[in-house]
Amino acid sequence: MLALLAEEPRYGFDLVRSLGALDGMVTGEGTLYPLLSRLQKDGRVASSWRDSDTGGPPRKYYSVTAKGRRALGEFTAEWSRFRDTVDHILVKATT
Amino acid sequence: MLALLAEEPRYGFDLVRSLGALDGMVTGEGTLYPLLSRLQKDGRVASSWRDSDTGGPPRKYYSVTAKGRRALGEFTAEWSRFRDTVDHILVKATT
DNA sequence: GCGACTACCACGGTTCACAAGGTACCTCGG
DNA sequence: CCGAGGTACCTTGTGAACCGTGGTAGTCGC
Repeated sequence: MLALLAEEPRYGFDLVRSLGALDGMVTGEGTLYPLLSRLQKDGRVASSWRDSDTGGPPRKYYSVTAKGRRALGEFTAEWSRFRDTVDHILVKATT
Repeated sequence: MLALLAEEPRYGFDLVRSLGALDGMVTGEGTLYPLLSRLQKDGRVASSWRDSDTGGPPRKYYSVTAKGRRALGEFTAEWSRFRDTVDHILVKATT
């Protein structure tokens, strides 16, 4: 989530569609909107309303805060270690 | 879990210690024992009691069933795709 | 007998994913 | 003008899972 928003600010409905196109990712508005709310409550993202440029209701754009960027950095390091551990176990299992 | 047991049959307490030594893995008996129970209930692992060779109470050894091996294969494929997706998003985020 | 270690398991709180349902804005065809 | 359909937000309820805590019981050494 933070990584997607770090590329560029996005609004919720757009994220739902983007994630739906990806593999094995969180899907559904019922998962995503609460997640965004939690991130904002914890100060990792900020939001601002912007009118739609294609008609339709206004959009709530989320962007990553400094704290969010820090959290993303920590997660990236943790993910890297976790990924290697899992890979290692799986390789050994199929040997 | 299945990957660890696929290497060789193990008992619960041993798995707790092994996972504790690994990075970012599930820790604690309160997590592991229910997990093993679920796996057995779903037929992915089988268990058998064996007396300890170093003294102490008997041990419940778990081993992977054919169904478990199939599940492990499916997970490995899914994990591979998931891992690549996450890696890709994280790399783009830091660019 | 008793403390320390090994080994199993159950219980309960909290958190979360997800499906389903709800509100509201806009556009377009008839 | 009005209703259908797309866009976009959010809430609620259910079920599942993690994990801390505590409980039971076996063996060994002193």
